[in-house]
Amino acid sequence: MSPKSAGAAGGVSDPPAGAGTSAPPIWDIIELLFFAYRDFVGDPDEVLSKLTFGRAHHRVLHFVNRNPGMKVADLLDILNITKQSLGRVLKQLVDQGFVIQKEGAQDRRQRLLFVTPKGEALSLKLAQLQTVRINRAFAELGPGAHEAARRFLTAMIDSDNREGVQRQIARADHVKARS
Amino acid sequence: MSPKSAGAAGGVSDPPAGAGTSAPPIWDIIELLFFAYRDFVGDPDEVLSKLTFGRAHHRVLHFVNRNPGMKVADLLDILNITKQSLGRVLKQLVDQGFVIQKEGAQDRRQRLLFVTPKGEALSLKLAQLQTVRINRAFAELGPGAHEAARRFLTAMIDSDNREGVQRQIARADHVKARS
DNA sequence: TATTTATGTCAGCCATGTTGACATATTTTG
DNA sequence: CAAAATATGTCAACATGGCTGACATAAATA
Repeated sequence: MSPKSAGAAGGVSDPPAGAGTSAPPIWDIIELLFFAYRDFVGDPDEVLSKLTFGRAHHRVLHFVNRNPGMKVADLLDILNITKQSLGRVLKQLVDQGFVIQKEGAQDRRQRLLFVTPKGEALSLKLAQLQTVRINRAFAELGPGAHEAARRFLTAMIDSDNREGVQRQIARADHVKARS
Repeated sequence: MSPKSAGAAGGVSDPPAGAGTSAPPIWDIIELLFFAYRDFVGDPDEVLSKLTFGRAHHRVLHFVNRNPGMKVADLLDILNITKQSLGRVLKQLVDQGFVIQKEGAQDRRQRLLFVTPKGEALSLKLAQLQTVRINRAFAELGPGAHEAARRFLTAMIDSDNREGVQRQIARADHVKARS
């Protein structure tokens, strides 16, 4: 796990011992992630801009669609932004009929979030644009590509968040599958 | 934009090209990409914020470091932003001694971009943060993980850009390996 | 009853993207 | 050579979506 090639035969380019030895940068993955993510979010961006929406709206709509009835606080945790930032885009989505808020049944302070049919349709449309790209990639790569991608991306997530993310994905799949 | 890929890559279960059928969204990859990319850029963000720099500075510094002597126009193409946006962050990087501009030898209108030693050090530091994450993932996934990730990410890039990206990565590797 | 919690809102700031217009130096072309 | 095209820079104005801080309200909880 920690291949410290320290001490051995002092090569010309040994880093200073105290500074902690570093593996050489993995430039190809760093750059491929940049370009892949850029294209990946680029498809939805085009559709969204026609509605005068941005990526922020997309993220909110996506997670509300995937987690019907979620609390505002949960959404803030996932998006990792402030309630003021969320409030701005959420208000627009509500005003334009993509999302609705319902008072919590047990805790009436909560405003549980749901997509409207209109909101679900938009969320689905955007997800399908991205799915076209993903499926194109999987088709090129052959069988096992989906599993390999899932494992790679999961391993790239902070280990603290990983379980939560996996649980969230599993739960959302369950909910959508029943609907 | 009309990227109707009519079975170019031999996908067995391609849906009909017409408007009707769509493959179900691949929710897990969509969400894993979101979280993986978020954590991936999160590490550098922390370091950058202490220098009152942002992601925009990171991108500029990264590509200049990887492509010493590149033209401003080339950088604009890669980043896909306007020269005004670039100008702002580039000026800060130049003023603070991370990047220098040299008049082109053949074409004296050009301002070729280079990182200073200070700039290279910062670029390397940021890349190493990301490399730690990537190597941790590869270590978890076992042999072949690097190749699999490279293939997946490459396949996710717009096919028009793919060659250019690969050429750029190869060229930059060559340059850095010689330095 | 007092406090904490869930949410919303106002006001303002910052970073980074945009468009449009224009300036300057240099190269290329007719 | 004069004219046009090119590479770059700059000024001004604006939009989006982050942020902080302060404060308000309703409902749950101690």
